[in-house]
Amino acid sequence: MTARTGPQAIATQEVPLLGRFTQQRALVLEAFIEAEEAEGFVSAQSLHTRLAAADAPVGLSTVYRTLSALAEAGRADVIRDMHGERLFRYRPGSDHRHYLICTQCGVSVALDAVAVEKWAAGVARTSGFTAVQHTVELTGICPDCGPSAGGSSGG
Amino acid sequence: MTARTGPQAIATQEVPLLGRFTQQRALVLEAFIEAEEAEGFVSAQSLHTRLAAADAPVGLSTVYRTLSALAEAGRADVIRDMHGERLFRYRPGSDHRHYLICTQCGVSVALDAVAVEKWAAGVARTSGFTAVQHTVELTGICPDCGPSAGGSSGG
DNA sequence: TTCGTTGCAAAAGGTTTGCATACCA
DNA sequence: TGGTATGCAAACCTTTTGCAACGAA
Repeated sequence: MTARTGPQAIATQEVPLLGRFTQQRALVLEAFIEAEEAEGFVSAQSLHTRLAAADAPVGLSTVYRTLSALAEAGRADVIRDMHGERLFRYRPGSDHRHYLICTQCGVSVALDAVAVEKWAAGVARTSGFTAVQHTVELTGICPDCGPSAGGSSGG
Repeated sequence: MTARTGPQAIATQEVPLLGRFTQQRALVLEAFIEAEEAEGFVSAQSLHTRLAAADAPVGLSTVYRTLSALAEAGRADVIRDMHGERLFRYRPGSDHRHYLICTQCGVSVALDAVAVEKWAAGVARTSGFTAVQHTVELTGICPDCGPSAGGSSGG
C-alpha cells in the first residue's frame, strides 16, 4: 500500500485534518501513531518527553494543542487515568471505541462493545435523558503481566 | 427508620468507618449525605463551599481527606467530570454502581447495569486479562433541563 | 506577504502535603 | 496524657493562555 517516507507522508496521507502543515505537527503525529501501535494510550507529557528523547523536541504546548485538535476532530480517543491525567489514543477510523487497558504495561485492546452500545441506547430511551453519551473503560492485568507470566509482582 | 438527631447520629450509626470521631467529619458526612439525596455527585470544592455557607466551615483539606477516606472504605463512588475534577457520591450500600448524570444540573440516576456487568465479566474471561475492573459513566441532559423542558419530555 | 503556529513562561485549577495546634478518647 | 485530626498555606501536577517571533501557503 503506502510507502512511508517520513512524518510528512503519514501526516499528509492519513491525517489531513489539521489546519496548517508543520514539522512539529508531523513529529507529534508520528510519535502518537507509533505509541498507538506500541502501547495504546499515551499522555501529552510522555509524548513530549519521548519526542525530546528522540532528538525531535517539540514544545509541550504544541503537543497539547495538536492532541486536543486531534481529539476534537475525532481522530483520537481521550480518557482520564486515576490520577486525573488525560490519555490519548490515535484512532485511524472515526467510530466510537472502547478499550481494555493493562494497568501494568499500559497496553490496550479495542473491544467489541455492541452490547454496551445497545444498553446505553436503551438507557437513553427509558430515562428520558437526551444527548446521552457514554464512557466505558475496562482495566485489568494482561496475560503478559499476569501472575503466571513469570511475573515477580506479588498480588 | 432511625430518628436522626444531628450529625453525630448519622456518623455514628451509619458510617462507623472513619478513625476518630470529630465534629468536622460529622459535618462533612452530613452535608455529603444531603447532597447525595438532593443531587447525587458533588465535588470536594462545592461541599467545602456549601459547608462554609451553612455556617459550618470545615477546612478544604479536611473535606478532601474525609471524602478520600470514604471512597477508600467503599462508602463513596468517585468519578471525574470532563474538567478533571473529582466528583463523589455517597453510597449507603457497598455494591458497585453506575450512574447517568445530567451535564446541566448534575443530578444523577443510579442505573441497573446488569447487562454491563455481564458484558464486562465476559470480556474479562475472553481477553485473558485478570483483575478486570470497569468504569461506566453515562452523561446526558435530563428531562428537566432538556430543550423541551416544561413541555413534553421526549421518550 | 499573510496569518496561523510555535515556544516560553506564567497562570489557572484541582488536589496533596508539612507542620504546629486543637481536641477526642 | 497520648496521639490523631485539623487548618493554613505552600507545593505539586497537569493543562491552558498571552505574546512575540517564525514559517508554511
